[in-house]
Amino acid sequence: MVKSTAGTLDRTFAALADPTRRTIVRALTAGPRTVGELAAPLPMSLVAASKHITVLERAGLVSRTRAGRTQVCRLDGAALRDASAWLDEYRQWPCRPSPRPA
Amino acid sequence: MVKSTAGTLDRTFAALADPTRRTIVRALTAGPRTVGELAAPLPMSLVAASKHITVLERAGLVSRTRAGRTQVCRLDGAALRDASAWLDEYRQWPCRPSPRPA
DNA sequence: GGTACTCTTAACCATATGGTTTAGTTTTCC
DNA sequence: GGAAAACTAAACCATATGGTTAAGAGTACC
Repeated sequence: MVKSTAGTLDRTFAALADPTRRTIVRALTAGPRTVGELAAPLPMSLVAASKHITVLERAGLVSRTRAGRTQVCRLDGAALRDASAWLDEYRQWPCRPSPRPA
Repeated sequence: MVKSTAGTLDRTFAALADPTRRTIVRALTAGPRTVGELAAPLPMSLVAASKHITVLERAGLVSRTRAGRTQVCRLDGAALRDASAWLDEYRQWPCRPSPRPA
């Protein structure tokens, strides 16, 4: 089960490694947004924002669907939970901070 | 508090985006290991493995200390917990899977 | 002191990333 | 049908990433 998400974890963590993309993810927790709405507050061109969304989409974090002449983005929590599950194995970790401290 | 870890989150997620580095992190949960021990099972040169460890170190995930002529690596759970905490805000997210499903 | 061991640094290469501007595509509206 | 809106695609550029080999530095051992 962990194995099946190996390549996906690569893309998920890589997607989350950029602050712009984390901002987009956070914005989408408030509900679906168009590409333009997501791009507006970002300090870059619409083209750059669209490419960030593509990265999030390929990581399975976001899905895009047409709505008239706009493109609506929605957050998909599954990949986020996979990444969270991987990290969870380390949350309770440093029960043994260091074998021999000095 | 989240702000202070912004640049750190970049490096943490970027570090975890590589399967080799996740393998190293996992190996270190069993206890401290030398660079050579970590590199041995990896399908790459020692130099490449060392560079991966440097990435983990700059992300604050791993610390390195000399022990004779070897270099011992230890896992540091703090950065992992920061990343986990960020993701945690999204674990309980899709309470609202989609405003209008169709 | 010299040799071998462990690891890092330096130089290099191919590909990916993150941004740009320009051009095209699709849909809406008059 | 023509113009504007909302994007996407293409081409380009600078820098980062992930690997290599070759060389250097620090430590241990005889």
